[in-house]
Amino acid sequence: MHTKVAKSPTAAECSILDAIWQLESATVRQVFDHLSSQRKIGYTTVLKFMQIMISKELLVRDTSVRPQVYRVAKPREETQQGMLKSLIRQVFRNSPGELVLQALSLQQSTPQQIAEIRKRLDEMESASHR
Amino acid sequence: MHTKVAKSPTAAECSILDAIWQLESATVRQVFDHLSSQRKIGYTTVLKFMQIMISKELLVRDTSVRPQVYRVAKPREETQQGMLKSLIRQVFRNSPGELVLQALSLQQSTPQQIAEIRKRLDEMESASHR
DNA sequence: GCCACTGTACGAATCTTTTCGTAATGTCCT
DNA sequence: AGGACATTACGAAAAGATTCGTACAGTGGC
Repeated sequence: MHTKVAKSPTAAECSILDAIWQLESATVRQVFDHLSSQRKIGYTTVLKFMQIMISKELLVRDTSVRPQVYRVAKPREETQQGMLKSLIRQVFRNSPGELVLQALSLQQSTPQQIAEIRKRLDEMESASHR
Repeated sequence: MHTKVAKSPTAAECSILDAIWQLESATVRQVFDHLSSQRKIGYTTVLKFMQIMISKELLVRDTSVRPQVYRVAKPREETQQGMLKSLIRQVFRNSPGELVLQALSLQQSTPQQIAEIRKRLDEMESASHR
């Protein structure tokens, strides 16, 4: 009795999640405007995706206001980590460390992020020592 | 003229890549045996995928031997990094550092890998200092 | 209350991915 | 050479993702 292995959202769904992550909460029109600035897409296409995502429980909405306001059903980090888990299982032999090393070799992290990564590593090690 | 942004392989294609990554090179039957141990799947299904992957240039094969021997068209790391780039663009606001931090919070890396990650961070910093 | 306009629901077309049956071809043993 | 068995090609069904047209419903101004 568990929600088997969560499947990652599709590409279109990701683009909508990304929009709502930025807007915190959003109407269909807001998401449409956001996506329109990136690529050609129809208003009802966006609406349809968002309705599908309601049925998949990726989004929730408030139907008591007009226009309806949508929010993500799970926190961003949880979704991101779910997708990472999928990817790690699928193509990184179940080794998060492998993925991290490959990601680092993309060479695009800022010094701040590098510092933060170090800090995280320290925390992980001190946690495992006790 | 170039192959715009490379699309990531599908889930089924990933499972085949994973098999061939482990086997170095493989016949359809070897890949079939490998995948069969993980889930129910038909022999010709695997064959069909591998043929499709030939046409997508994800795989290459030697048709002069029998049975034909398949290999990946690109090194594993390149494919992995391509997929990471997609994911980073799609759901990590184009920030590899964000992805790394999320991956680290999955808490499953070995001490060896943590050490290696540190080493990689050092290399990155010393490279940027000159 | 009516009309124009915005928003929502629905259904269907199209495209991609996944799956496999069937037919054709090749290999090897006797 | 013939037949059994393995391998490969082909085609098409089924399932899923993407896209949008059209029709229906709600809202605000006059």
